[in-house]
Amino acid sequence: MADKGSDDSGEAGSRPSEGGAADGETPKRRSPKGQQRLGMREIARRAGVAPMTVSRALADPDKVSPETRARIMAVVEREGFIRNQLASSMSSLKSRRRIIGTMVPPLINSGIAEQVQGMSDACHEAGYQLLLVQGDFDRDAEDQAIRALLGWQPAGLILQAFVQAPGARQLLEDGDVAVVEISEVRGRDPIDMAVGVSNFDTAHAMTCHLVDKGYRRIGFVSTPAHGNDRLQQRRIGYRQALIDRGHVYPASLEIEVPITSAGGAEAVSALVARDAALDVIFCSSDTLAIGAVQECHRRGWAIPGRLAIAGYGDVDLAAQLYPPLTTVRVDRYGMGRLAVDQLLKRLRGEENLPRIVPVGFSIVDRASA
Amino acid sequence: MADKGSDDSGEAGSRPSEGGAADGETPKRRSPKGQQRLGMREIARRAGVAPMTVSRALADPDKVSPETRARIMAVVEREGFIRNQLASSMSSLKSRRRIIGTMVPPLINSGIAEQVQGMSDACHEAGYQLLLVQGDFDRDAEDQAIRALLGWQPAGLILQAFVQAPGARQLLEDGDVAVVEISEVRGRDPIDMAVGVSNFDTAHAMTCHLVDKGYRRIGFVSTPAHGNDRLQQRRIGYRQALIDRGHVYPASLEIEVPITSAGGAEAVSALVARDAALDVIFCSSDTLAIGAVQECHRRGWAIPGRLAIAGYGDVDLAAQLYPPLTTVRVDRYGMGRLAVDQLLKRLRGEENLPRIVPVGFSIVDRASA
DNA sequence: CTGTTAGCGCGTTCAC
DNA sequence: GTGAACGCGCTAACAG
Repeated sequence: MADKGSDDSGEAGSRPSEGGAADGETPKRRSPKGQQRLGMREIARRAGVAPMTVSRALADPDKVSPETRARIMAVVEREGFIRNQLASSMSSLKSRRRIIGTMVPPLINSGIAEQVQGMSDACHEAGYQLLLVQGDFDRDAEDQAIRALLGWQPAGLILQAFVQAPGARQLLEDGDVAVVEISEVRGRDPIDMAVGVSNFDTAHAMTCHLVDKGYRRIGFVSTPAHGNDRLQQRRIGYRQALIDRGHVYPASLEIEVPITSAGGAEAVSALVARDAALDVIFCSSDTLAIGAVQECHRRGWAIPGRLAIAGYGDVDLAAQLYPPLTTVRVDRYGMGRLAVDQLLKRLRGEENLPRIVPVGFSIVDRASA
Repeated sequence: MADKGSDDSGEAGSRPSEGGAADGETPKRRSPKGQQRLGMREIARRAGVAPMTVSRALADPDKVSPETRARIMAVVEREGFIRNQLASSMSSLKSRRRIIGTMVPPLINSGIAEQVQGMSDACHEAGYQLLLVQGDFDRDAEDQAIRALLGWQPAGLILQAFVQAPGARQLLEDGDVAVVEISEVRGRDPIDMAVGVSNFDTAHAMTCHLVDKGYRRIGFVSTPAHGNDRLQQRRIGYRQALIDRGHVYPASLEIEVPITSAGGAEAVSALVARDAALDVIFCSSDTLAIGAVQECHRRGWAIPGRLAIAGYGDVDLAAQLYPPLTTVRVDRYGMGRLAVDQLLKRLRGEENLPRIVPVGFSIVDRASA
């Protein structure tokens, strides 16, 4: 490797006594120059025009004569000019906001990650930037996060789950930002617009599917549903399906476990202890289901012979698992994109937008159940 | 001249009816008209002070007298004032930037998601917001993404992988934003600072570990390494370990497959076809390893009896898999946090920051190999 | 402790 | 087709 140890000797004269900085192996230090990038004014000066003309050449090229434009663009390229979005957004507050704020649960949920990816892609295609706040929110933190987002004057907000904090809700209802909530779409009133599946419907459909395949004792595992619409709806959907199919609803076959694959394993142990005749376990997430499958392997149980397992989410691994996982597929990536699309429609001023945009789903029937 | 003196309100001292109510409870029923949020000027007027005083009360409460502060805060609360961060950042360009931009590969990689979570948490604890650009970048897209980020005048940038696009690199070297690259830390020269593991070391360690456990024919699977430092380093580490341990380096036992668990399954088939005596397969990601394990189940092969599998990453599932996965553990969440910490140190002007901050790793020895 | 002045860098508006 | 003035909302720097 070329170690051009002499590369600073060129201007050796100006080097005081920095040498002893104990680095020894880092030949190059970062110069503290911090050269400020040029502003539009300076670009204009170098192109021999007024700043306004530069602005136009960038925003609306047709309104500038070809020669002027060429001259300007040449300087822009040469100097690597990047327009200051802060100033840009400031000067015309309504029309040039270019930020979409979003608040999401922990990304470790692969579904959330896909969704964020969808939002991100759609945002960038439309020239917006995504300001991300991510965390496990209680009402206060949620409120604070929304305020933090609003401070950046976003064109819109995409919120995962309906806003709980009353203060924040009020703020959003009064304010002039577009809001899309991505969540359970059943039985709630969105602040502005909502995109999502009916978790009730998905769980109902899967449970019916299992009943129709001949399973009789159907367990249901979820992570803690308290304060979580989506999980609650899934549970209700499960219960309703049992009732609709003429099964007695066995409360003892429901269980809550931590949100890890270890939780899925735990659920298997707990549920079979409660009911040795258990047929199948419907897990409210693939992570749980995968954990449950591993537990069956550990016990040497055939799947679905001894115990069948169904999941929710259709993560990448679901299809590759042994045995392949029967699960509920929701297009999370598409949901993310759709949320952004709705937001953009509102920003464009389109009328008669639906307040609720349902997203489809499907039951993926594989070997595990 | 300021018009406030002649105006109606506050200083009249005798606040007719609402003042008398000892209840500080202002039942915040705002008029149902969707109103624009108020600016600082308006808050100041209602509190009977100058805008600057409001600014100070918010930014540096000690510099305002307790009574004034109380009066201001009351109005701020009542009106739900949120400071315009755009304007704030504009007015003092060096000191009040509050955005950290980041560019990351697809979040579907659970490692990346964890890392982003670490960055996000650390950012918010320090009062910064995370501006996220996410995608599968070629050089041009990368360049464009970085420019987009820079337009928001971020205090710093955290970039996943070293910047390839020469234009962007130049921009960052000249500019005054702090930059942390999260990546392979071996043999590269960071723009400013770098945080990461030596992928060479990790792969070398795992390969040695396998050799030391008695495996003789060691396959290596990775996703396409072209243009990907980290994967290349892992491969070289694998090769070097074999040489260091006195094994002949068998090029035929290396393979590249797509970045899915299906790829892992494919690798098993391909490699055993090449060498029926294959002992173990070292997969450059857990996703691949998990796919490989499933393929073994499908074939009814004992793990590690017939074929052992090792992974890289220690995803949540790795420990729960059947059999539990031997893998390389890197603390991605911590890496994300660390990257932000380094950035903040630079922003605080700390001296003698190391240009390269290595992150530790460990070999997690479980049952699969 | 508090207020006043002057701009941050750009875009809108209107004049040329 | 181009330019000059003004203002977006906030804060550094200096009065008082």
